[in-house]
Amino acid sequence: MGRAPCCDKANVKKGPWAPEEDAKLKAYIEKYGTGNNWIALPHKIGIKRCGKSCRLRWLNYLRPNIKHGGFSEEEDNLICTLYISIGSRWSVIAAQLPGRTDNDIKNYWNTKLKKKLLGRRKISNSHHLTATTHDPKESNGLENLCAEQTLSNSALERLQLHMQLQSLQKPNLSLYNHPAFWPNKLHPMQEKMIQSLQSSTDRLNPMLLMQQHVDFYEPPTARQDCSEVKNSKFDELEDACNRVGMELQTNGGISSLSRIQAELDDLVNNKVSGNFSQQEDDFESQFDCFKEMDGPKDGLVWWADNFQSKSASSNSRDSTSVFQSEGGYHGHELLASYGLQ
DNA sequence: AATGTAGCCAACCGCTTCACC
DNA sequence: CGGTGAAGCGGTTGGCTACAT
Repeated sequence: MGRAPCCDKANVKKGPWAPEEDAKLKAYIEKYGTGNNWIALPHKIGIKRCGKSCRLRWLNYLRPNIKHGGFSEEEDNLICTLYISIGSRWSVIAAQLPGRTDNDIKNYWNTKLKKKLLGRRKISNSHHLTATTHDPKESNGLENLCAEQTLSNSALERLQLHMQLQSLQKPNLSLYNHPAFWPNKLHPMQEKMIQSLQSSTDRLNPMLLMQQHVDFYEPPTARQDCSEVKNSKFDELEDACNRVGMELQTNGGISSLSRIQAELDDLVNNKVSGNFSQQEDDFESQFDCFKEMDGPKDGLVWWADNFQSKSASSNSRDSTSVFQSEGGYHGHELLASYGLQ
């Protein structure tokens, strides 16, 4: 037997709210508050709406100091940074952006920001890893194999974003930016971009870096066998990402970002390339280390610096032989570059 | 002008978490 | 301590609009 509905579905109105309904709800809550009982609220007010619907309308639209649209560069950066760190925990992200609702941020991410950062092809590829293969046999085989893949789109996107950022921080080491995979002739803006990487100002702006990268660089395609995907490692990585989310919720606020970014960076650089259990054991002590590194430095600044310094000590993952340049960026490259293949 | 397509966003659905009894 | 119901949350849908064909 299923759970009882929260309201009488036959007697509640659905769809867009009328101005009169908005006015009634707003006036009542401003005068009496919600009374901590959304279910009873519509009856008290005299509107035929579900309590959940009232709550949503209030939180996303009627509540004072709500901002709609017009996201600033700073907000873009923060959303991007938090998404890479904790994934689609929109309520947590919204808590860092005064006046923004989780629904608004979610819509903004799904309709604009994600495309802005990843580009259309990459997004479709991240959802359908085999989309650009032209061989039907190969395509079917890969689709079947990839269907078994357990990494969530969210986690894959986060890895992809992280890698883009990372590759821009250390172009000499990253597969993604390895000259062997570049087009014969660089776009003038690519050259400019590379120059800008030397600039500390640009290095502090992940949004700008990723934007430039997405706009002017067409990465190569990998054609590899998905059967080599090591699902367990993905699961562990995803779990770790989730732990980061918990950490943010527990300690709260932007001040935690530096440690969070450090952990993610650590995951990508070390954990995925082997030694998972060893790294797992050291998890807590590493966190202590990052705590000490916190200080007057702004979180994002520290993150950028940390990327730079870590890049110097990380090993190059040269997988040139497994790539074939056909255009289009695939999850396979992520796997390879993270040492999963 | 008619039709199709894509983008956007408000709202809904259903699962999970939390608080109370 | 387990059951129950409300709140919270994230994914998804539906409808409107703008633009392309």
